[in-house]
Amino acid sequence: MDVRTLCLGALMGGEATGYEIRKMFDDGTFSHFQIASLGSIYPALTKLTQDGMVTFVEHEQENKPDKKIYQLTSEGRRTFLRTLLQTRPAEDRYRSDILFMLTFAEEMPIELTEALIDEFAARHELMSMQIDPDNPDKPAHQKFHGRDEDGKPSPGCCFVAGLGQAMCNATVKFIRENKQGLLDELRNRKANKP
Amino acid sequence: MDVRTLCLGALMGGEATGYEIRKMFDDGTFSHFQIASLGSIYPALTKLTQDGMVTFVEHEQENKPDKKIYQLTSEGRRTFLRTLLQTRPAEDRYRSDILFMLTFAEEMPIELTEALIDEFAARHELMSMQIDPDNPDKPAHQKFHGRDEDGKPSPGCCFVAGLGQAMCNATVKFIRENKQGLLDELRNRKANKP
DNA sequence: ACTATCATATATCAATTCGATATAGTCAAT
DNA sequence: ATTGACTATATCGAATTGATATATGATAGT
Repeated sequence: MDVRTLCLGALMGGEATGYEIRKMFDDGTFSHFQIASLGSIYPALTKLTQDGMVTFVEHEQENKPDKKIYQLTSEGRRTFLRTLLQTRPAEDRYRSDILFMLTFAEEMPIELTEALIDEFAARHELMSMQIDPDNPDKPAHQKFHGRDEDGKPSPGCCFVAGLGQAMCNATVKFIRENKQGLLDELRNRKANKP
Repeated sequence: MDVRTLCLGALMGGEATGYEIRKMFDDGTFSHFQIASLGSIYPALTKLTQDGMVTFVEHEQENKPDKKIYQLTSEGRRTFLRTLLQTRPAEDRYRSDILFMLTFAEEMPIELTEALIDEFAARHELMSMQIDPDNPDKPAHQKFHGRDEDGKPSPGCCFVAGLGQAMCNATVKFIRENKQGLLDELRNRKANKP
């Protein structure tokens, strides 16, 4: 899925600026399973405007930079829904430097191994909290998407959020249960083979 | 982590061709947490050769294309280990078209929603089996990496593999427990609001 | 018997995307 | 005072993907 399609999807939840769309992918609704950088979002919005998929209104703000508030056109909405029906989803891709590095735990000082594991766990604990769509502590920009008139998140969003939390929690649990065993084994090997 | 570093890491487990390195990221040891395509691996190996990090021997094969078998130089090995110590790992990035699409479940036919969920579960079940480093059914190219003299996978590899399996299993479990609930709710909503 | 398709193997390249940087103002903190 | 963080848009070089080309053998379907 290209960034243009991701932007259309982001705007399905209502109007937003390019900056706010980035936040949805960085902090917000989509953050645990999609990525899009500013360097791709702004050109995508320009292209979508040219193609009549979105329109924008320019808002001058006092003491702040101007805003361009983007909105789906009916054609943009139709195009996105058609894409949903026709797209064969690409394979999931998960990329983790930490796990790659941990693969070489035997070649590293044990303190580094432990630090990497702790960081991995901490990141997933944080993410698990961030994902919760009903978490009241979250800033507004994390709440853009997929809510109905009552402000409740859509069933699809809840399902995906729950799935993300389950994955994070499983990660944290596995580390809690297996970290010490790994460190002990690494220490043993170092003692026996110097 | 750039593809050059990933290639050095792949060659830590022994000599390999570019094609075999791709398989490690596609099918093999690294497949569930790193990605590298042929279009980036071959140029990376060329660059690494120029920089003295790897060397290769050309093998002519009867009735098959020639092979270039790459091997780490001692400088390549040193460089990789230094990189391990000095690199701040980037944030993990997970990208899933299916989860993005499922976010819009309310806008799709229920059959599509169910098909997407089933595919997601099937992919994760498959991956969970593929990850197992002791699975005897796996083809040779999935066994390249991180084994000691006895052929046992390294502790780091086992830990990372176990973590990957835990994530996959949690995903499958969540779907088993929550899929029907989502479909029921979607059907209810469709019945009430046409 | 014919025809796909897949697997091995390397290589190239256009299109996409990332990541860093530039600009610019507000606000809070040290 | 000045450093860093947040809002906001925009651009661009560098890295990477994904598709394609080339060559051959094996396997499987019709």
